[in-house]
Amino acid sequence: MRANPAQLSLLLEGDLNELQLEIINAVVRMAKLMGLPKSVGEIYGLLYSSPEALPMDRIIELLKISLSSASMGLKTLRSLRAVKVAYIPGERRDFYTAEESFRKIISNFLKEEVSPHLESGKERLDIMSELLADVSDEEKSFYSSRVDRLQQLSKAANKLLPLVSHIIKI
Amino acid sequence: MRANPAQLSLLLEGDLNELQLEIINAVVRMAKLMGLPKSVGEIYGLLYSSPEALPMDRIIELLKISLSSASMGLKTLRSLRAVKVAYIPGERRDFYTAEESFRKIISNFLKEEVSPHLESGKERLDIMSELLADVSDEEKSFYSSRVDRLQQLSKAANKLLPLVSHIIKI
DNA sequence: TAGTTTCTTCAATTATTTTTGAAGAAACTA
DNA sequence: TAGTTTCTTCAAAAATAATTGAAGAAACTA
Repeated sequence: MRANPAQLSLLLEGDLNELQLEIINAVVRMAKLMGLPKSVGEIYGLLYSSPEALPMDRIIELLKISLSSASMGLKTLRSLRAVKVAYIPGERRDFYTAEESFRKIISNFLKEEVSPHLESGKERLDIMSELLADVSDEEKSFYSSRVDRLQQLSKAANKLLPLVSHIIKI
Repeated sequence: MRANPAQLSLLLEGDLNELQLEIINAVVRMAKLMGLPKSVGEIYGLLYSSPEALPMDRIIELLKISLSSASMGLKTLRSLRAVKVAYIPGERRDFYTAEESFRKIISNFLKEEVSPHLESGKERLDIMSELLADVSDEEKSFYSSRVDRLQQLSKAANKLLPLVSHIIKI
């Protein structure tokens, strides 16, 4: 349902407009899909849907979240380089804008949140190869094929990661 | 650390061997990455690392999980077609084996767990396009470009899904 | 330097998800 | 048909993750 004119003028006084709410909602869902908390999605969504840079107290006000949520959420977003800090003369507060390149954000996410898992997976596969030596002859071929398949999966995952960034052209 | 001979003989009496434990561990991590509960990863990992089909009571015994966890975990795995039910003459219980094709499992997972999100995302993008009409002229170009980028991201995601299955050759 | 603003950190609360126990349904068996 | 085995379901308990409040650090300001 659309906002009527009376609601709209209210919204313009400082709250979020309907389109912003819709964008934030969409971003929250994507964040969830990536295993990120709702608050992180909300903050990025808000910044992404804001024409001007916002300080933390404004984020708190607009999203109705606590100061600590905002601070921790922004910390996560900074670590993913999903937000940029704007310089505003005569301002003490940090003002944030959204990094608009999804490709950058997602490739940072993959590098920092996914790759480490794949790396430790490779180490585990090496351990499995060693353990194959202890397996009895009649079971050897079964276990070898299992470990082999896991290794192929690991390689496929490693090929996939750069492709993901490559396919996102924005 | 490797099991010493005394431990090994114990393991052979009916417990899991070290290689199986390692495989289960690896699968549990992958499952987590896909947002699946630990028990689901454990059950698939056990079946994947078992040379013969296993009934539910054996799964419970080996993994030390409750009957209901096992039942629900197998339900999830069946819905992803990640397990197959073996027919064993004269057996009342269902015996399970792991679907060994990761490509099949992952493509089912994407179809059932990821695609619906992308579809509902498309609908939300349509709503955003409509809401653009309500935006004032000076803000129109900003919001248009934001919605446009989200649309491009949605398209990229839709291109990516089939690629994922394609790159996993096993 | 004392006070203010802005922000961070972390223990405690709250919310969410996973696992379990218990009740019972379905299918077989004596 | 009464009893047994096998399995499912779902409310309750346990575990895990997210959010908050409170304490205080850092950087500025009068």
